[in-house]
Amino acid sequence: MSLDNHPFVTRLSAFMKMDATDLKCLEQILEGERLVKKRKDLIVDGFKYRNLCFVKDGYAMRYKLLRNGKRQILNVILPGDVIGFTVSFYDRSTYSVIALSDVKFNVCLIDSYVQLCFERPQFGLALSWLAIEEAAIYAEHLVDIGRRTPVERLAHFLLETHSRLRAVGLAQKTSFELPVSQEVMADVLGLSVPHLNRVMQQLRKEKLISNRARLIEFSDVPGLQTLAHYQPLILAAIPFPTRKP
Amino acid sequence: MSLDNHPFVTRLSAFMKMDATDLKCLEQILEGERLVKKRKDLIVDGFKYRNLCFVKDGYAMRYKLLRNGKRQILNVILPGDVIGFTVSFYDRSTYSVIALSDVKFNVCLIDSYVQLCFERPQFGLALSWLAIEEAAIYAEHLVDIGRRTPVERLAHFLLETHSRLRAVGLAQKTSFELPVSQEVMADVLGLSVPHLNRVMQQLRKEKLISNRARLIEFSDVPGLQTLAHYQPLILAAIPFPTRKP
DNA sequence: TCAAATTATTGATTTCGATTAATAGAAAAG
DNA sequence: CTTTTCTATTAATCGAAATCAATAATTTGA
Repeated sequence: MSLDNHPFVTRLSAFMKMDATDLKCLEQILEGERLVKKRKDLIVDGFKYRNLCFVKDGYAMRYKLLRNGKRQILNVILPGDVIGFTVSFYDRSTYSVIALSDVKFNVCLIDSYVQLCFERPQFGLALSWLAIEEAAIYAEHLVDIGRRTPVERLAHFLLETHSRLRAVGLAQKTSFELPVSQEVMADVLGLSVPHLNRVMQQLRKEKLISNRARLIEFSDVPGLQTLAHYQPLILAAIPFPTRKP
Repeated sequence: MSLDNHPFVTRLSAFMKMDATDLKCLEQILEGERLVKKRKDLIVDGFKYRNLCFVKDGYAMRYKLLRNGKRQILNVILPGDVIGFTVSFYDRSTYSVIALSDVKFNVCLIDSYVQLCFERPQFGLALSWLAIEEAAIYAEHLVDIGRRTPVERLAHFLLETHSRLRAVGLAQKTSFELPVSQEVMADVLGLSVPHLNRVMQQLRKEKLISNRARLIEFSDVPGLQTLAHYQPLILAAIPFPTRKP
């Protein structure tokens, strides 16, 4: 199996230089490509999982369903994302993951990955980085839902999604294909669907975005960023020691 | 400098066995103890930091202030927690950290820690675990604020805080000293102070908790857990390869 | 030990966004 | 191609929690 053009590699390269050996080692622990169809589960709340899924193509979401029927979407999963590391470190999953479109991904056992970390410690740091980025995104999301107004939230979500898609080459400079329905966005942002719809109209009316169908075009990026209190995440240079033989 | 009885070691031991050499290596990269007084900043939004702080004693919080004067508290930092790994991987901090009481901690440079990961790869996995746990806590917090009712939120916060304190030996079986004021709790849970106060009274009225001053006593743990949809996080056993010479 | 500051509690009013419901439009499936 | 199912949009009502405003209780520290 080959990792050429895999969005995960694109994404990870921003964090660390990967040489041919790194790539080969990673390839060796990966199984062939798997496919999960739209609306099928990848992970079910309460069950055990012990592998990492490197998303190659398609969209999914992490969510949690409460007894009262409400759900909170934790985040939208895009190509280049990794599913399963949280679950793998705990006994059971505390949330579910469902495919929003057909999703292609490569799987490896967590045990193999841990083994790899001992052979090539940079992969341990890579995993840390993935988890840290996830935590950072959750933290912003928390601020969104807790204290930002609905318009601010939506603006923030659009900017962040654009930036994440951009990191794997799936967005243009000021436009992108929105990977989700308004129902999903509402549950990401903790709003009702009708209200989300109104807020969307508000952004259009204020000439900050325009959209036909799911193509979003930013008409005023600085305006949007100010409204959303958006601070892009910029990676620091981590000083990797010189490689051992 | 010695790590005996350091709550971080207590906490990390639940994730991985640490032998004498592990401890010694960690001690070697740590500076002596530092102290930050109550209400002083540990990290300021927008600035650079390149070290890890292992909290030995005292409480702090991560928070973000918005232009409109509102703040969202991301989480409360307890003894045994590590501050600064998110910041260290990014160019600048996207949130602030302030001491809620006098805080004692040990510092090491992120560069030294990265170096350590290359010598002893288990420390890379330990960092992954810290970040994964932080992400998992944020995820639950997100569900709290997004979709749980105020009573459920408060119940969840109390259970989680108790469990975290318990992990470092700072709580009794069904009671603990609440490390924060109602104002802080309100900003953790995205509520107003008066409303939080009412919700607190509701928990007392329903005989789920009792409290004098800041001593919380759980009167009905199963009841609280059900109300909060609380699922404790249980660590999986990670299969560390046999140690190299 | 007492004044100042912080924290907790209570009440009255108002507002934002949920809820419910209905319709229009688009996309998928047979 | 057409039926069915999703998705987006609009409107009217209602309720939960914010806001504003005081006051009581507790800590802190001078």
